[in-house]
Amino acid sequence: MFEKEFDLLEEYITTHNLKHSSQRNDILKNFLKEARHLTVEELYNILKEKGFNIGIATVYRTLKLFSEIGISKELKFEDGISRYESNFGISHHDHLICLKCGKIIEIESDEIENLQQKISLEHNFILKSHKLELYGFCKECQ
Amino acid sequence: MFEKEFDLLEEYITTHNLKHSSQRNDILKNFLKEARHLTVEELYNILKEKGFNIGIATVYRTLKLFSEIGISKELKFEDGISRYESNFGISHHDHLICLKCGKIIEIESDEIENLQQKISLEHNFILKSHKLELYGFCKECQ
DNA sequence: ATAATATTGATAATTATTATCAATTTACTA
DNA sequence: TAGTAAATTGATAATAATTATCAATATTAT
Repeated sequence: MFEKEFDLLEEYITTHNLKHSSQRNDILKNFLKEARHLTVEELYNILKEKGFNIGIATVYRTLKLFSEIGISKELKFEDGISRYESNFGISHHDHLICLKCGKIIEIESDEIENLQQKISLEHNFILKSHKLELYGFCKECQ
Repeated sequence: MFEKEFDLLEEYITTHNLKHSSQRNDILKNFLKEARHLTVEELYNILKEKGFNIGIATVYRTLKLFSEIGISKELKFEDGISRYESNFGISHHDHLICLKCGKIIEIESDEIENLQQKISLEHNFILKSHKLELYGFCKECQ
């Protein structure tokens, strides 16, 4: 399970002359198993409950590292707190965020991607990345 | 100059039983005169240079207040720092942000607005607000 | 096994922002 | 116009998420 992600980590460790650590492996496995859009603190608490004794600084460091590698992606919504979602093999998508229950719905739209490209071109802008967040109320919270 | 904004402030003061203050007036006038997308610190420094002795806490408070009134709008880009832009009479728009020089270009697109509505509907989502940021390199920085 | 170096984790530092509170200012009233 | 109640200010303390520091530990190559 999660061979691809562990392979990515392995490759990064090798090419950057890093060393292995059980903490990093435990964090990766549990990060991938858990829900998407986790904050550092949420993942830290999950690990603690499961009996892993990993410092929160290590969780911070490691999720940053995963994002550099491309295993995860860092998201920042309106509250300014970093959230991480598994990224490997996942195509680009945006987010609908419920203002009441906090639920996050992922959406994909080629139309939006194309429009953004078009607008960037119109402004002589080379588009590197973008962020689209729709805030409102989900079906259950209306 | 800026009568509409001062009227809005006046109305808010009256309806909320607040009191007038010269600091608030000075902040409003200078905020409207200056460039868009200012951080609190930037505006605070501008005021200081111009000889106004206004504490930074008051600038924080006042820009928050202006945003509540609708005079300004608070923006948060990737760096997480709050920026404020004049909002009164300005229609909704999104932002292109240069990753090199930090320049911010405002864009307006009905097509994007419509698409967002459509996507929200498809997910039984009642859209309240949204945020679209395009990050890349502007003409000068390519 | 040894040595070199990466990793960890406790905690200090940082940074933007908000809360606190005494002093001041505003605005109403007698 | 003076007195008073309440809002405002500004210096600074508190907060909160994140990053930096650094001694102790773990990993890897020789």
